[in-house]
Amino acid sequence: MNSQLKRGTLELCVLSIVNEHDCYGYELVNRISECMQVTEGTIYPLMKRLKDSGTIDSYIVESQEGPPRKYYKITDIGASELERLSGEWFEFIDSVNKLLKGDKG
Amino acid sequence: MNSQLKRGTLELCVLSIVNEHDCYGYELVNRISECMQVTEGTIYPLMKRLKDSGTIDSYIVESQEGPPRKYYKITDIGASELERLSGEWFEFIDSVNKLLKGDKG
DNA sequence: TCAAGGTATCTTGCTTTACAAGGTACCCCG
DNA sequence: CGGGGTACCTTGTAAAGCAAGATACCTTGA
Repeated sequence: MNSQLKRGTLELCVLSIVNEHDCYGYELVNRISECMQVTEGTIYPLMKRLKDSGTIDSYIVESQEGPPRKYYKITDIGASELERLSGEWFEFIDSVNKLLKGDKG
Repeated sequence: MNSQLKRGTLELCVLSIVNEHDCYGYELVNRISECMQVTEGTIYPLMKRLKDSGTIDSYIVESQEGPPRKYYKITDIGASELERLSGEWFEFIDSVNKLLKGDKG
């Protein structure tokens, strides 16, 4: 899969999933992998960026199935960021599809 | 506009436009700018990459309105590349939209 | 006991590509 | 001759996806 296409949209995908329910990184990798190829080397740095920018918070939960999990929770900032990115995404689709159809505007 | 979103799709847009009719770089910048923000610093290097990869050819045409124009023409390789990228794009939209809706698959 | 495999985290280095900024040069008009 | 529109190109920077590798927890089975 064209990894360039994912640029910018993975942030949207992660925020959308975390907005539904708190998730840990490994879970996100598996969840997103059901729809598109993605690896830990992509997701973990992304979660760090999102946390640094205040769009998500995190907390640790012990697990019986392995090492502790770092769960992520969306913040108010994250919720409005999700709103913004979502709008941007659908606008972008329209723009590209118009170009592909040969329309103007 | 989120410049990360454009990654990978600008190549598709350019090929789609050039597939309709031969274009020169400056014209492509203006044409695409009707739909999304894009600059010469993006398009000219892209055209060079496309030519290097054999998806487009170019030829010079004198102009009364300024310096000579470098027109681009799609090749057979470019046409099938356009087909491939187009499919990839629509598949990608579906994947992202499924994730946003919370569907599986 | 200890190796293997699943779970879970993180980092380093590479690569691609959008873009700002700057440069060159043509043409016409005032 | 100077300004503005047209047209080309390059350099350097930044963002972000990903391969690869490191660490460590837990369970299962030989």
